Amino acid sequence: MIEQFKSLIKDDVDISEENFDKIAACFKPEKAKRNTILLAQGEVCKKFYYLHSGCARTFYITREGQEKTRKIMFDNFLFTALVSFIAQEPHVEFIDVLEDSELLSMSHTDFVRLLDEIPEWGIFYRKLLEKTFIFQNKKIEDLVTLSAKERYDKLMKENPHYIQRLSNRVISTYLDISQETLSRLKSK
Amino acid sequence: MIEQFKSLIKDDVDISEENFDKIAACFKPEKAKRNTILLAQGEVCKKFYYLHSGCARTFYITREGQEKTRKIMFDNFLFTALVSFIAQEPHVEFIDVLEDSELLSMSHTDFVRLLDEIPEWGIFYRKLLEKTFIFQNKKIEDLVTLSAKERYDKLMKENPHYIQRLSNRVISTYLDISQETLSRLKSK
DNA sequence: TTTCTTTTTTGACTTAAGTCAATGCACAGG
DNA sequence: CCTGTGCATTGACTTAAGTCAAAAAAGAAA
Repeated sequence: MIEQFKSLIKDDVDISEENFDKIAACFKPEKAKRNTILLAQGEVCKKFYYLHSGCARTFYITREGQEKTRKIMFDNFLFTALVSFIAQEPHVEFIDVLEDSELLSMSHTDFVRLLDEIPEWGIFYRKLLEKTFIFQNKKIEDLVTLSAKERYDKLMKENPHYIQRLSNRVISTYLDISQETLSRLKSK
Repeated sequence: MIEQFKSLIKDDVDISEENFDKIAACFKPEKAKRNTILLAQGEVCKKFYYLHSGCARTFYITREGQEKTRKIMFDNFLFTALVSFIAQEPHVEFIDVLEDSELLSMSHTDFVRLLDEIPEWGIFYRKLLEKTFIFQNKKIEDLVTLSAKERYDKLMKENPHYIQRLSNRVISTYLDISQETLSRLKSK
């Protein structure tokens, strides 16, 4: 598990074994069952996660009670509820687990301490933020330029595993399409 | 001009005069007239800008020929066409100037050199990325949860200067509302 | 297995917002 | 001071996608 995590880090930054070990030491293993909530709306997100295997997502619920999924994470991925994590304040976002998952988690305290102590960790985080920005930018572009059908087709083409592994309902909240419309689109 | 820029930096990081001067030395003054294009679609963005006074925006044009404004910048603000700037590859985004403006600009080469040489610059950039993330997150939330009217009202309430300083047309591309619909909303 | 809950599908209807088109307005450049 | 190009408004019509409701199917639990 830690080996896979190491290569994720080393893809982005050049880091000594010693410093990597310091980072790894801050992560504690966690298991979470399908449908568990890791972070509820209004709580402060105090953890930074590495998802080793399984599947999780961040989402929020609108005033009208609709779920909107911001991001879906699969195996070998780093994530947190970033808005709340950055400010250490409550935010609207939930995190829940969609498949039985194995995780590593680091406390916010350790996270900021590592930023001070290990420059490579800061660089790694910076690159992660850059990637996240690019991802979000694409998401906005898609919302604004594509029709519901086009968004679905694009997901189907670029990330078919989303459609294989997730329920229709979760996909519809991710693409910002109603469940009924998605169901109709699929049969076209 | 440089003083105002300095306080923008110092709000986020603790930095020595010496190091600040190294950063400031990389910025070259530039003037740009209203309606100038700083970066055209498909070009690589090689500059990181400080907008001292005036107004600029980043936007792109869809296949159907519609303008979509990603971000509007006013006085005392740092910006670039981030997707292209990060990867140093062409991207769909334009930058144009909406009011006669005074800018400082730094080359991408200097930008990455400063990241290596001055850790505070890295920290500053990281915090900028965090803020950008939060901004984008709000933008997605608004697109997905609010009606056209609600988005307009929110802008009116939270950033009335947008409405005062910008044309109807630019605001409509920013809020992702057609010009006609925006015109109708205003008279309600 | 049977039962219960959660998804998915299908149908009928509504609606927010877009498109197309025409007119009026305003200000930037000669 | 004109005058044209782009900007704003208004009207008539269209449409993509949502809502509500009910039935069918699929998982989960017992």
